[in-house]
Amino acid sequence: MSVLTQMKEMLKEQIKQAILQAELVTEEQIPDILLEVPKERSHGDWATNVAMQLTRIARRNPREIANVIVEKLDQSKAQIRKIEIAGPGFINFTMDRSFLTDVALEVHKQKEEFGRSGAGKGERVNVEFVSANPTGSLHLGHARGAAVGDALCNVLDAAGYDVTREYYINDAGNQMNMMALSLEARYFEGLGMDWEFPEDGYRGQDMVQIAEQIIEMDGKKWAEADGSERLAYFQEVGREKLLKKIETDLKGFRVGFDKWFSEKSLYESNVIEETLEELKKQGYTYEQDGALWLRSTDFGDDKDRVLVKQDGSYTYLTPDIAYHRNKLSRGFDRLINIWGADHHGYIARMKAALQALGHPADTLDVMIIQIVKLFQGGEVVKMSKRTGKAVTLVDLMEEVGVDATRYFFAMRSQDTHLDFDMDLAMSQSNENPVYYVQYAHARIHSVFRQAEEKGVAVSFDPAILSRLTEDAEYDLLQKLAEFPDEIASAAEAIAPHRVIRYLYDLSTQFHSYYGAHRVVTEDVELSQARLALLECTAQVIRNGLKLVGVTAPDRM
RNA sequence: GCGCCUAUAGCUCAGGGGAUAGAGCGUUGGUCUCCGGAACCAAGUGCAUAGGUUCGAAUCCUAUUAGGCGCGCCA
Repeated sequence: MSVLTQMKEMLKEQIKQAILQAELVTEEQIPDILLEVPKERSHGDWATNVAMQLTRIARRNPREIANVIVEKLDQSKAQIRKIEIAGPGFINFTMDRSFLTDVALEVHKQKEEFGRSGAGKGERVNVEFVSANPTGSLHLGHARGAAVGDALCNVLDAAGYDVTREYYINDAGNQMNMMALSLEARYFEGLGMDWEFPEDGYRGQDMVQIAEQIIEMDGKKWAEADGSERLAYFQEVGREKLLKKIETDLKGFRVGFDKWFSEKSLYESNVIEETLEELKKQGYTYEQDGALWLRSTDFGDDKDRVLVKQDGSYTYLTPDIAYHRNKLSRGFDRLINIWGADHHGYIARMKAALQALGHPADTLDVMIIQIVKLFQGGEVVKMSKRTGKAVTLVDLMEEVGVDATRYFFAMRSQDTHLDFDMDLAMSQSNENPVYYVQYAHARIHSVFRQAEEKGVAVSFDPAILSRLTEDAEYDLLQKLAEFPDEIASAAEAIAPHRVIRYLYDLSTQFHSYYGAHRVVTEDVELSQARLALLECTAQVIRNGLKLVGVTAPDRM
């Protein structure tokens, strides 16, 4: 338990004892006591609203209750310097904050581990994200999904969940046939032969390149081959090459997966049949118009859904249910899917299917990634300048850079439409929020270089650390101490963007402190203590940026 | 028509039931004999509308309005 948590727990316990001594309510009636940092400096270090919460149960007005609590509170036990009752009935505590210097020792000891906690209790979570069809390049929406998904996984991992990152490869549907047909057309074009391009074919450059590679490998061989053999081969080659490209691009974006799960593999075993049997056994299916239906309306879906079509083939839903069943059979306590905005209508039926299989509705969380609009020069950018096609992840990485792209995606809540301002993301100036945080880190290292030149070394000796007595120093230490809780709550809320918010706030506090206080001065001990504070700040910035996949340079 | 998401400052967005609603960009003014001015300090303007729950609502609930997306035996 961190020093900050210890202090808070101690104070909470004292408040609880005071409430009991005052005989306001019984022990069971006491709500969870909340201690929060007031926005207003003058309101002290921590405040509790417990008096207001007790009004109804104790049937007295909140200020009166607050008075009684304060009267009974043993102030000596919790390092309280001052207590005030304010506003509608807040109890504000001003603490002796010297204990906060221990935070520096914690950060120094834990280094890159600082921030991690056991909040998730090792719960096994499967996060499925990106999952783009192997039919082309990753576009803007995938890029956002990748950035948010990876950040979420890192946050969950740091918060003590057991995370598996998974990519579902849709390699079994019609789109794969279309991909093969597109490749076939490009192949014949590449050989200089006439071939009609399929109407709904994939027109990306990838197809042309892969066709060229096939020609390089096999020459005209496939032009003479049997049509179905040719298509089967093209499908296989296209799948492999496109997946490889996706994997490489994602790696360049600092996103990796633990498992790549092939939809086709479901067809190769009999898990889809098993799943259908189970749904039938549970009584949630029926036959109508020659098709097999899932009674998803039993679980709140708009309409029932077809599982097996008239022609005997499956809809997209059916193997997907089998896939989710498979995930759960692998022992995950919880599934999180990150889907594009256009799939939100799909959530209800998937949850219905899982419930039909006997799983609670909240086993599955679906995060919807809203659409991204790219802006440049105040105009919406629809096409890549380089290729003339839709803007891809690679375009973003090349033009904007990985750090800025990941920061921009991770800094927004995923369920809002995002305007991505390329000018802002690319500007190497104070306008760019990425640099603000990175600059704080680089600036600290600059101070280290300065200190080294003057022969002043950092020290974590408690006696030296006790020289930190400024309010701004305590504030900074407290902010650092809050980092693990911040990660844990971001994980619980499935809201990775909170980490960025935290880092931004921390950087603001640092820059402000830096402006007001000189670190390296004639006073050697004070300098050593301040260097320690800065080292901890840099460590936390580094740890936090790592969670969102952004580097923390020592110089910029 | 039905469903989901969204509505907060001129613009882009935070806001985890609490006190005087916050950042960035833009605008205006200030801070360098000194550790990096990619910084700091300050000014300025706002919770779509109407009800409800609560001691207390930007936050939870309902209705309305506006915008986005989705409503296939496609994937």
